[in-house]
Amino acid sequence: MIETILRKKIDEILIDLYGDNDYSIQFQSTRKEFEGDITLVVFPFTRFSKLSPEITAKKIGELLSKLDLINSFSVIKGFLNLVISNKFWLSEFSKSTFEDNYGFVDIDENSPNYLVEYCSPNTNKPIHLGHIRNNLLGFSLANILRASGKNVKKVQIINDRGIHICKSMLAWQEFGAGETPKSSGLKGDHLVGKYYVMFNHQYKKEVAELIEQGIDSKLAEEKAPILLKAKEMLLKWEAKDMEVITLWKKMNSWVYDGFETTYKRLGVDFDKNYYESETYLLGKEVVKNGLDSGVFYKKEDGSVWIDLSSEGLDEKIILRSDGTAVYMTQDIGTAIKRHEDFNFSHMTYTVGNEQDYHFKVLFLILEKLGYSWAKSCYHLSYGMVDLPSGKMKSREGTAVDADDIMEDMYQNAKSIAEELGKIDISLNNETKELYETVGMGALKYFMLKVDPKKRMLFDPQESIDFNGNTGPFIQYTYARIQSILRKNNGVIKIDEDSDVNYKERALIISLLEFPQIIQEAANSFSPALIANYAYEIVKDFNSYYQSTSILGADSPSIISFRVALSQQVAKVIKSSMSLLGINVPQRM
RNA sequence: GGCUCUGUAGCUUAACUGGAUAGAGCACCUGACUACGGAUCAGGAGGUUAGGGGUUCGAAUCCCUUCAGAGUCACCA
Repeated sequence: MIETILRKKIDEILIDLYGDNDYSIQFQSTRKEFEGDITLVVFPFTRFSKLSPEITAKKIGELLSKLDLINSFSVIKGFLNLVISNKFWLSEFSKSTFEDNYGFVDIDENSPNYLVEYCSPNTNKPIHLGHIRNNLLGFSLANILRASGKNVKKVQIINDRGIHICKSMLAWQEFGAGETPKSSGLKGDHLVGKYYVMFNHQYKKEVAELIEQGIDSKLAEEKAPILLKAKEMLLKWEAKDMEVITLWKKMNSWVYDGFETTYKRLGVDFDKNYYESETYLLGKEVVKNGLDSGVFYKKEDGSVWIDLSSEGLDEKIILRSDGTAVYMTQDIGTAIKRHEDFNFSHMTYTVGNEQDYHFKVLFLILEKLGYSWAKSCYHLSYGMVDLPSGKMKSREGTAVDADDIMEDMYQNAKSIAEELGKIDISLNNETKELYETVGMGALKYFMLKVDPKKRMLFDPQESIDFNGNTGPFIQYTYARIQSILRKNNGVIKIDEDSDVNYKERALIISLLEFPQIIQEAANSFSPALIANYAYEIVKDFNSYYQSTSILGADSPSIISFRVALSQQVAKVIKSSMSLLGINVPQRM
């Protein structure tokens, strides 16, 4: 690539001029308002040259311009703007972008193993809006890591046990009258979620009644009959009571069926599922070892703790006084199990930022226990998804359901297309698929273009808007290029001496950046970089398209070049979108 | 209260990790269609990067401080 070539050359020049030093050579793409393709930042060298930035830059520029690939240079303050020859760009363009899987690094058995955890739902309620962000981030990150040359496995941990699961089970038992997904026509996870909400209504009612009888509110919250029953059920579950286990299995299977449907529509999948019911005991043994080695300590009541105050954190419980596992115990066990299973060199947890503290502690504990790979665990933390209507609470059943959101997006895509009279008659029965592609594209792009760290606002009304920095805008550009390619009947080939205008140069340069963008996105665990890259190149292409006739160009060789350029732009759009888990339509 | 994260145009956001005059989109205003697909393009207006101080050739970015919002500090997960 151009940067590596230049870097080497500039290093030689600097050593020649100012002696052997470790120079920090930094490039940036030249700003639009100046002439040039790539810019060298000269300020860092002035402490060696003892000259003004301008003079230093000029000196380096003069030496560099002896190279064939440099056409000319200009100096503005401490910035050395270099104009690269057309020939170089064209040859790079025709050489690399036509490769299969352009920008993607091949994987073999020596590629490092990366594990990505995402989603990790509870089995007492459906997947909601927050999970959508989680799923999209995790799935997309896995794609990006794979494209950057890592051997990636996708996993989730399913929280299938605990008091919250018993709550929906109990409510179903009490009020369900044998209702099933089949008999009710409800999706399994929705059915179970309904009873979870029902439990909380009943619980609140009972608490209110107790308070009315003159019982202290705190006590009432503890003594509500239905809660006591749920606790009893949990004990039975842990004692492997047949009846409870059977019910548990039955209701979980409903939920899994429901999840499967949702995952499918979202377009995500997993290589391996871990179940909390299977892993929650795993950490206990580790705790024993940790006690022996003095990492943990035991309190008088028998509970086990770790003291992290020297790290600026608190004391944290590892095991309850009754010997049962807590969240942390289970996560320690799961992490170790995963390392045994996959021998990963890196593991990413895609989990909301309300658990920042938990993961800080988890990684620290693993490190203290002597697991060297703890250092390569990473918490991909993301902010909450807000709605214009306010906060969602799943206990009260006000959570925005993932299935509903997806259906809304489909309907939005449909109504917009109909409104615009955009229904292509040739599509016929493919229109449904198209609405799905566009609706899901809008949703996914909207969620992934934002920096994960940031809390975001998802406005379903606003997402109807298909203008601007959106998925459909990108999809439209892709479809339009496909139309050109269908109409073109000439051969696609590139003459390296042909003339290119500045918009074409810009597109070629952007295309050549693609492999590097993938690496950057992988290194910073950020799908947003891919999204923004795709948008930039689409914007540039639309501007080019508007100003330049492609199929109507003067000569066959120019047509050929322009079609080739369009084709490669389309290819990179498609690749970028696929990294985000978004499909692109041939027509729309 | 301790710790962590966030704060950029009315709104949604970007900034190559310390680089040039802080880029875009929506909304608003002005233009461009007998079209290689107008779900487009060209342009205008809109900013004390929450406030203040510091570090240096140079700060949205690093440090200190104040303010605002969120999260967390559970024998819940």
